[in-house]
Amino acid sequence: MKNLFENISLKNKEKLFKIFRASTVKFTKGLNIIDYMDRTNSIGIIDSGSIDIIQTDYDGNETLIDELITNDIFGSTIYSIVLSDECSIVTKENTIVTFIDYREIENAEFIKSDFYITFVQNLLTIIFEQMSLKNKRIDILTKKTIRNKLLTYFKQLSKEQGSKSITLPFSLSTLARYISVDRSAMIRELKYLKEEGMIDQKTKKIRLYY
Amino acid sequence: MKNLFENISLKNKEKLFKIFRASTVKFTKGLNIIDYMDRTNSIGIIDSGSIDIIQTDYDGNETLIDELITNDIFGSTIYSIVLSDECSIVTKENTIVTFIDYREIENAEFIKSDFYITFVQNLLTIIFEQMSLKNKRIDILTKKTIRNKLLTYFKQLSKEQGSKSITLPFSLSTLARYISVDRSAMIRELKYLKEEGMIDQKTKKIRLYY
DNA sequence: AGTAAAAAGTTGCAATTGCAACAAATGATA
DNA sequence: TATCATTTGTTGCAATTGCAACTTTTTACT
Repeated sequence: MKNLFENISLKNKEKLFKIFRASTVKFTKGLNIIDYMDRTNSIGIIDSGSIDIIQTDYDGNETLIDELITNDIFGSTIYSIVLSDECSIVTKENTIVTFIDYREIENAEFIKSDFYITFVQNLLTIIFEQMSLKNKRIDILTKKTIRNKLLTYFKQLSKEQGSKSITLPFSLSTLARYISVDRSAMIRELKYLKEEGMIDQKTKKIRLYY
Repeated sequence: MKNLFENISLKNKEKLFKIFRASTVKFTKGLNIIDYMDRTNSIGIIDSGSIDIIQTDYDGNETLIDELITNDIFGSTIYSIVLSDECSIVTKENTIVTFIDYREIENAEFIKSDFYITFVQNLLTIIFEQMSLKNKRIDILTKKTIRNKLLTYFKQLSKEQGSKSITLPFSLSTLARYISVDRSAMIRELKYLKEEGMIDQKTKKIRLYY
């Protein structure tokens, strides 16, 4: 995963910070950082730590919209409508975030300097990666049964990890939230898949037989 | 919706076409254009027309992964795993697509010319918009009932159109595919919502009472 | 205007799922 | 190592959903 300031010297990084009115903020665990953000024009880059984007609807149901980790970016430009009042951005551990003012990306003054161009290209690369992640998740979410959601996810992981023996990058509970199904129903479905000999599974270790 | 070549003269557009080894291709309706693409390094921009990205899994089920219209961009960089063998990219009408070679984005030769910078900024803007669209769809897909999926979608539209009276941008059949539920079950749920006085609906015209 | 194709709408029924309420196992921490 | 918290796993049951097989309505085209 590329870093936003890859191939940029510390000196030029500082210049970019000035251009984009950037600030780096440390948050403790369990904070809703939405109040710290300029809702309209800033994007945040996670330097370290992790964040949940959670939506709470009228009947109090909480939906995990996104889980972000180091180098992920977020912000109203990207989440637009989603990042509305009912939304909270909660740190899952101590987390460091850099905020930049997106409007300055069209700032004319530094536009031809090497470090600026490198920066924009880094940003582009990161966004492409993010897009790819979103598409993979949509690929899963559009499947109509828990079984097909799981199989689709396992196939993705298998391709990424280059093996039929895969390791989940997070807990089963988190997986259930990621594919947006009831956790107990998901574990039941895993049981069926095991019984049918489609997979072997013990907590995070899964072997595919199909 | 911003155009990829916004604020770029025809002359410079031609230069960009050379840099990115771009080609503009006209497709007739109902074609699977995946064979026309360099799968690894090109991205396509729809100049006019529309496209479905459809995945067919082992049991022959077709899933609508994405529906693209004018100015949308697509490509393996963005869809990665999704754009695999089981995937087809089908034109829904006569469609014109411009393909560019993504690798050339790091081409050093023209990197400091104004039109190149404008181009990269335009690309960035378009990708941000696409990201926003993806996030909105994920927001819907993560809801667990058809009812909540519909209400979430209506809320998004209402915000966009700035009114409680909204017009669907596509048919109910397409909506069902977009929110990835069975069409008849969706129409049944619409009926319930009408009976409970939550909405008025007649084909594409919907009024929200909540 | 006539016809073919697409979209909208209906309904019964079986399968899938979410929910609730547990128990057991694992992990973290003082 | 005792204790608390988190995660995993189980099951019954009601609610939701998908599927199939229709009819009716709307739209597109010659």
